[in-house]
Amino acid sequence: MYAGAMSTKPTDATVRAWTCLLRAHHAALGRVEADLKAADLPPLAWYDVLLELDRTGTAGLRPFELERRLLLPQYALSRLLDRIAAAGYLERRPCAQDGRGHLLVITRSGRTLRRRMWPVYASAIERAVGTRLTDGEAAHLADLLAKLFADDEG
Amino acid sequence: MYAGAMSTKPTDATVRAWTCLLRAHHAALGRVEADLKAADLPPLAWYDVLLELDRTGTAGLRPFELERRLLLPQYALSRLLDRIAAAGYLERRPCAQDGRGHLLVITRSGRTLRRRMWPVYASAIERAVGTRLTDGEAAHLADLLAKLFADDEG
DNA sequence: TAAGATTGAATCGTCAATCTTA
DNA sequence: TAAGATTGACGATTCAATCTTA
Repeated sequence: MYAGAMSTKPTDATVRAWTCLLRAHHAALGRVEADLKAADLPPLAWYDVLLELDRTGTAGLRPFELERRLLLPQYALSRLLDRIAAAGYLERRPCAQDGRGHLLVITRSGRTLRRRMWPVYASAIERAVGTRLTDGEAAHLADLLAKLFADDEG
Repeated sequence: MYAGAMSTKPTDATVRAWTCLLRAHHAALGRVEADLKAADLPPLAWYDVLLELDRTGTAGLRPFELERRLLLPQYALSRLLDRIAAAGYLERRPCAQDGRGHLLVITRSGRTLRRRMWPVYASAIERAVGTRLTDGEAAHLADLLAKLFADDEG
């Protein structure tokens, strides 16, 4: 007997919450990515990387630290960093404390890009979420959604 | 002045709902796909296709009808159908009414696969959502999420 | 001319294997 | 031996172009 067989069947409300989660995510993410693309900006994942590196500043960040913050597997992050670095928005520097790793540092043009992305991203979030919910509903939604990832440390 | 600039900035509650939506989707979908893979079953998208075809039965379904139900672009669906057909779970038949199109019909082994997937999928949904929310919370969550895709007909 | 559907080329994601240093 | 990180090979997704019939 394997673990999956031990749980009971989901209720109708549970299944409805699941399907609505898929559809809401599809709709909201689709709108946000479309707004970024319409403004000739790179996808969301680039913003997430640049934001973390911008916060860290010149000290730089190790890939494994970024990996934990962004919930990406190591190889996916490695390929994403390749593309962002090739576009000139970050640099990989050798790490003095640990010869295995590198330090990722945002470039000047990376900081510029991030600042250029934020207003487009912000108004996309507003269009996809803010205009559809009251503030109270948004807060309540966030609390309910948080229960679905509460035990994923981070 | 482009359209995006006309909306106001999102509130903190809106941004929190957005980030929780991304994280909850990542966590829940990851668990469900992992459970399917652990049981040596194909990904969720195959289930969605087989379910629609199983419901339609021997009459078959046109790709463009499936496309609307599954929220997939035409080319993505075409490639997905290639893979499912290559695995023997559906057949493409010429369409008498419209020579441009085909009718998709589920095979016997496709029906068997769908029935085999459901209990694994169901207990995965229960694990990812049902065990984390009361029934009332799940119903409320579904209602709030539905507001995010309310105007996407379908 | 437009709708239904597919395809070539390029991009992106994933798995397993690898490399280097701790 | 294990951790940090990358890479080759392969599979999946995307875009634009194409093909066929309405």
